[in-house]
Amino acid sequence: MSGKIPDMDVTMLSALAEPTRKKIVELLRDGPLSVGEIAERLGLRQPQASKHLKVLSDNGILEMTAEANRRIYKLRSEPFQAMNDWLKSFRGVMEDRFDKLDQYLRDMQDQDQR
Amino acid sequence: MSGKIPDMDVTMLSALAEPTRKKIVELLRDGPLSVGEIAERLGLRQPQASKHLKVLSDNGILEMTAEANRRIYKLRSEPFQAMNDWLKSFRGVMEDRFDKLDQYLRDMQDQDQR
DNA sequence: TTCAAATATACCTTTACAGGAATATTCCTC
DNA sequence: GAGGAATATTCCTGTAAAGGTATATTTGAA
Repeated sequence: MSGKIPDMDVTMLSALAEPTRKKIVELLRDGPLSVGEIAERLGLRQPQASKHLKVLSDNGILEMTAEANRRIYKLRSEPFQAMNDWLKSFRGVMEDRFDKLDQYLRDMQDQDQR
Repeated sequence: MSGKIPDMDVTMLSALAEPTRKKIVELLRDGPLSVGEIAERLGLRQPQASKHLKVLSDNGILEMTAEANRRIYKLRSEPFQAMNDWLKSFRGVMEDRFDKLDQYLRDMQDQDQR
């Protein structure tokens, strides 16, 4: 029932790795929405919307507020911060600064010669 | 056969949303490796390693270089840049809980990245 | 206290995919 | 060109998960 503590684990990625759920997240980027609004804007049947929202909530990506008989969903910040931190560890890759391939091949060649 | 053009689509996420593949990516963060080395370091059987590497390659996350009868895999930069760009669109969400100092420092850091 | 709206849940069916094991392919060395 | 090492591929099986449909639950209002 309660959302997981968000660190950059695979459950967060798998939650986002579903087309509809990614759309939901992108939709909520602009602000909180109710289940019905989400379903309508994305052309979903209500049960599927609820199911996807449950998955996202269970993985700590969304949080829910009850408003009368409506449930308002909004994004939590932590998972995105965690994802951002994780991505930072790939900064070297992103910047293409090292071409480690040459070095690697060199090492292999050295080993072969022993 | 050839890798897909990397934009932040769900296929990239689903490729990373598998525990072993995420480990492979994190392993290759430090430099290119051959199939055998990847399998050994992660305790995988060779066929499973090859299969995961194929998925990652098909989604444009890795690229391969043939060296004799070895295949060297390394990370491509584009998918991570795309993921980073996508994440930036959630900056409003991420910064929600930060005071202005943190926001300021973050902006400075982003400038450094150019 | 009954009705309708909004949402969640349960059950079923189908499909995608991961692992296991065997086999095919490629390339070097002798 | 035969053998072995490194890697890819194929086939099989089990399982997780997504959609469809029906139904349960909660809430406000008449």
